[in-house]
Amino acid sequence: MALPREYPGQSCAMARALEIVGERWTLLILRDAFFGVRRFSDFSRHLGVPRAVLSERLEFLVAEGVLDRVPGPRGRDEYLLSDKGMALWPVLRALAAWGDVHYSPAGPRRVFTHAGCGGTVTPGGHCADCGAHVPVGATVLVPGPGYEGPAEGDAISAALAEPHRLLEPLG
Amino acid sequence: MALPREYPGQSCAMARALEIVGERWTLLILRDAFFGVRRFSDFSRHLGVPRAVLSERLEFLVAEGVLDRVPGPRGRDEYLLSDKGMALWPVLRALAAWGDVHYSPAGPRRVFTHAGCGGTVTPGGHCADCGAHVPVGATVLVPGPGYEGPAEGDAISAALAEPHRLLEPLG
DNA sequence: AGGAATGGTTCGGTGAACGAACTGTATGCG
DNA sequence: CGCATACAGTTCGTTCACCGAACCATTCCT
Repeated sequence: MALPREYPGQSCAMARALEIVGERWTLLILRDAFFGVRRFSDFSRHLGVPRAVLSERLEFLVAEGVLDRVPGPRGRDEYLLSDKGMALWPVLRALAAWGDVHYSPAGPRRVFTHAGCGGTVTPGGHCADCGAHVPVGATVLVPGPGYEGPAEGDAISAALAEPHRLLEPLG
Repeated sequence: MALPREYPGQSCAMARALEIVGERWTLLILRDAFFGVRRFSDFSRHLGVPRAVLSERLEFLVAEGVLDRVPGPRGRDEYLLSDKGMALWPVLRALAAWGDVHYSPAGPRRVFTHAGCGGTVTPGGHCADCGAHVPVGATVLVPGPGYEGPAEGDAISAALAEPHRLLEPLG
């Protein structure tokens, strides 16, 4: 594979990680996977990514063991985060925190809260109320002060307007 | 700007962050900036990025306030991380941690340690020895068990083989 | 059986990345 | 001073990945 996603000459772990998840759309696909999106056309509709690109990214992430492709209801396969994929949650949480601080003047659009006590999750992944570390499965996504209603009219965006526990399927 | 870096229809803070730092090479440029690289040709030599791309990325990051362009010795400008840029450190640290766990079978090539006490910095940014939060300026990069010597023969790679405090200039 | 939804693949056009060459300025050296 | 080298980019032709629209096969619903 010539040089589409690779960073030749970089022996750093960061470069290796970016070769896996650094391509355009990949981290947004994984974000949606954390939010509970599992099916091809749900990714497609919610992200607006060209279907050929989505197909290639999903296949690559499955090959790398970041996603698992498992049979779902009615014979339809679903794409689920593996343990390796879930381990990327701190990356996405840190990225969201940075974006919120620097590009959300009206406050965060979405806030992560601790399912146990309802406290806000800090950028470092701890509960601001009880201090405990909040694993991704105990994280609840709720609309924040900067939330402005679904930009798109699709069912995925509508479902994300409601409080929702990460990793659980939407709808 | 049509659609090179943008993710249309995505109102999420993560998508906004990726529009700034999600393009190819950008996070590696910032990684080098954390490691102490400051000058155009040092970035160019160490990364192997096409010079036109490097020029465009640096200009964009300065325009976004992630880097500051300041006059350096002998009339040469230098690119330094702003506070906004330094706030991206948790993202890169999380990415490096993920890459180390999943793509460094011989152990991490580089380890982050706490300048105060020498303890290892956890993926969450705390010192494993004293428990304190380790700010980026108090982080020291040392070669880890998986280190294999500089892949490239340039002076930057050689300088990174020695323990080195982040943000301080190399050499 | 007919129509819609799903999960893709195929294809032509466009824009970004690539690598090599080139420009202009500044510094170092004999 | 004259020359070589380093630096900080810019320019340019080629290649490649992304884009959007159209197409196809299978399954589900009525």
